[in-house]
Amino acid sequence: MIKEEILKLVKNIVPEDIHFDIEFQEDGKFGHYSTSVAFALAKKEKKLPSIVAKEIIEILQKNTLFEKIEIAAGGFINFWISKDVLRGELKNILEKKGAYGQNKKGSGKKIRIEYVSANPTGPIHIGNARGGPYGESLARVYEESGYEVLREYLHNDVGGQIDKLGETLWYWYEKKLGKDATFPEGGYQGEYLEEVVTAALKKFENKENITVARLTEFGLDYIFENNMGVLKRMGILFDLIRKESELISSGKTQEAIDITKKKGATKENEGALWFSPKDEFLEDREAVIVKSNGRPTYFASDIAYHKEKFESGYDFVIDVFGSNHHGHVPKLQALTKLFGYDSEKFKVLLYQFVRVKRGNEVIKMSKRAGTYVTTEELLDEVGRDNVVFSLLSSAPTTHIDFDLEAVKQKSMQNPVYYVQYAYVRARSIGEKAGTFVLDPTIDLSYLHTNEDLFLIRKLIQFPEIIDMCVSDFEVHRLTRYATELARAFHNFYEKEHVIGEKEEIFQARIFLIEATKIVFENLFRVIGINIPESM
RNA sequence: GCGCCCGUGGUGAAACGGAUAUCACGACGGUCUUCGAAACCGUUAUUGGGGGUUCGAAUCCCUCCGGGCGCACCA
Repeated sequence: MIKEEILKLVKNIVPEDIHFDIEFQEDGKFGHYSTSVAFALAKKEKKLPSIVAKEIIEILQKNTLFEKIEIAAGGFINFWISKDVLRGELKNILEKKGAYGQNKKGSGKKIRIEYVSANPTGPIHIGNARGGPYGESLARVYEESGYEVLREYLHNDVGGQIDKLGETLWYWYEKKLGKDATFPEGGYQGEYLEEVVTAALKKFENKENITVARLTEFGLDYIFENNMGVLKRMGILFDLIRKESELISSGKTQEAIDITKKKGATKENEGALWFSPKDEFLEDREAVIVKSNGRPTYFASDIAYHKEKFESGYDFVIDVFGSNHHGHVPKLQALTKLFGYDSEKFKVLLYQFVRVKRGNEVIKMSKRAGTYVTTEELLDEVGRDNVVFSLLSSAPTTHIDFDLEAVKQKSMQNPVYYVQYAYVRARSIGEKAGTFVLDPTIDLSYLHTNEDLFLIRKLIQFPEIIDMCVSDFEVHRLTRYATELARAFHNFYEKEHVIGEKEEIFQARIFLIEATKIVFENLFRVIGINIPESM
């Protein structure tokens, strides 16, 4: 990674407490990379930034990594990388192939990431679907960095919501048998649960002998399997499904309650047991863990679950939740204290719910009211790549308004096609070129035009992007980068030729084409979209 | 009422406190007798208002306005 090399070189010069970064420059006029380190250092040393920059440059100038270093705008340091270094990196891509972009920073470390964890009372809707591609690409990015990743999902299969699910299913069941039935208060609206009952009736032989419990169990499994199927369509597979019912039946929930109590983090009030830790995470916000009727709440199981996460020997624990859970976050953070886990190593990442519109009308995403747009519907309508790429295109804190009609209409203009088309174009050149041998000792100095060199610069940025995602979880950078890389390639394609050029240029360019294909393939894999052969 | 998040071209978004705010869509005007025109090249903004901190603010602080989401013996 060139960026990292520059960073190291500069770090050797400036004091440790100076914080700075090396920035990739899209537009070459401020160099290939730049830094504003001189401003920070100048402040500390009470000198002029331009003087400080000059001192830094004098030390770096001899380094063969650079072709040129300049001071600009009173203190920015702009680096131009030697062309041979850039070309050398290109060879690196061909050498590493599928492993290009990976690094070993997380080698030997383990991380567990929980995401989606949708309630099993209905299909996954677009509102919470965002957590899928987000959590998944985060997992992939960590894998690229050498971490061992556990993808986990909490199946909330007990509690009041499940009772309501059962009641609603029972209503449909009785109705289908021709009995008089009234829709349960607070039951789940919509036709979906009727479909579940239809499926249940197909399965059960003795239709008269069905109990609420059996129906509920069937419904839970049915909905869960369907949801897993939808996630799988988006390329998401979990390593661990933790069922809340198992946490309870194994005694882990009770054990967690006992320990919490013993540690003095509870209090009793009106017959219920409350979580009430005394630390900076929680001022006056408390939560019930055992109801006055003796039943543990969801939070009791969540304590057990997080205890398990914290004590499992993992180096990092990440939860990806919808922002509607943000009130829950301080309580979870308090658990790190309780179980002696480094709070720096536990991160709750929140994403804003996707709001859906039909024209000007906002569709409220409610399972209870049955008013939601399912992820499956969207996948059917516009396809996986489109859905994944779109959901991953904006920062998780952005409030996305999804206009369903517009999305359907615009699906063919989604940037994902722009990106995939670039890859297909590269591929097609490779195919047209027929058989050729890639010689690793090839002379790449024939790659010298602006388009050649910019494409190389963009390609070798890939490992840097991966590295950045790991450090700040901003995986939407990946789709952004994909669009930029595609543009670099399309520009190259318009202005330069491969086939028909004289042999030396052809050899060098076909090398560049192969490198482009490799980076796109690796990138698509990390984003979680298809690697198309043609379009 | 209290807390969390957001406000950037006509639209949807991007931008570790950095330089002339970046893309896509839409609109208008150009580019195919050579590797796929699903592409390329032009034109289209004083980052919701007002203060402050800083050499430098879309970004940090205060305040106002507008929007989303939480504040249960639900999960």
